Amino acid sequence: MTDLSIGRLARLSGVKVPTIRYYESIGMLDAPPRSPGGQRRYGDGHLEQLRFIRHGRELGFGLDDLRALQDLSARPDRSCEEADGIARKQLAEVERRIAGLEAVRRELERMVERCSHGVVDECRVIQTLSDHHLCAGDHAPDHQTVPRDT
Amino acid sequence: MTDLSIGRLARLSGVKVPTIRYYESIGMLDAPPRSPGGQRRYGDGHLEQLRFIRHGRELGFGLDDLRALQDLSARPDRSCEEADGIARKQLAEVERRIAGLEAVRRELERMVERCSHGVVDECRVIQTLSDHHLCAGDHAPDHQTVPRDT
DNA sequence: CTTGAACCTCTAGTCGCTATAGGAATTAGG
DNA sequence: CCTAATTCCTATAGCGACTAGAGGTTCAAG
Repeated sequence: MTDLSIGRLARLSGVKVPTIRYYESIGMLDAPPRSPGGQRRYGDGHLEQLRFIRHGRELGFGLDDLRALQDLSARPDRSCEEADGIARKQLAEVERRIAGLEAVRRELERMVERCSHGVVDECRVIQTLSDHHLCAGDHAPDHQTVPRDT
Repeated sequence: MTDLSIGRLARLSGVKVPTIRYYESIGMLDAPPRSPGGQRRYGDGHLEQLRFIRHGRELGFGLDDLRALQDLSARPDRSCEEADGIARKQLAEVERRIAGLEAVRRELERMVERCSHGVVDECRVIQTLSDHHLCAGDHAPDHQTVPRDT
């Protein structure tokens, strides 16, 4: 019971103070006991829990998946099939996003390379946006949010 | 003046009806004239404008950047330096995100490969999330939203 | 005991949409 | 011409995962 304040927990975990409170509010992080004055007092378990969440977020897992993984890690005798499935799903998703972004990168490179550095009227950047036929291949990315890199 | 309904415009542009209205509401798309009954009637210019936006979104540009690029394309005699800069910034951003995702992919692969398919207690997936030291390298992605691929 | 940093709750905003409710207009078929 | 099906309208709220701000309270160092 190291009795950490929220600020110390934030520093130790790499998760910002408002985010910790947010996690508690949505039931991702166990609510800690409070000091006589009503301030949160965390123990080592909370720190572990928060590092788990943070690491998972860095790997792009959604909070729902992380909740499921948390629940699983609390039942160490169960088969890890489900955990494995969640991780594989995430890997597939990441691969999908990389592929989409690679296509986008190629297209942006083409645009930028061919820019004549003249006037807008002849600018490949603008032209390409206006006319999709100037594009080489397909590109149409995806949709997800992952944490900051502060 | 092809006098398109919003639904036809949606089909032709690949942008959903509510999204078109949303774009109008935030000033991304010019407000069209209305039918006697109050329904939107679009012309070819709107279709072009919408395709420009859609294409830009597919390439990951934010709406603010696209607004700037739209403004530039309306001034064809200006230098395309600014447009070029926006595109380069976007390219850099995309490259940054790919690099982050590659790191994440490697880590997820490691996790999944080493899963013993036994019980949770011995599961690499859960273990790795709990303990960052089991990770190979750095990973800590980014932050952005790109359209769906419906 | 004072001061200033850190804490508290609550609300609202971010981005780019998407969904729903409750109606009004349009269009195709008979 | 009439009806029914479809499309359209506005307005509001919700998504994920936070972030920012206001206005007030508690804690810890000196």
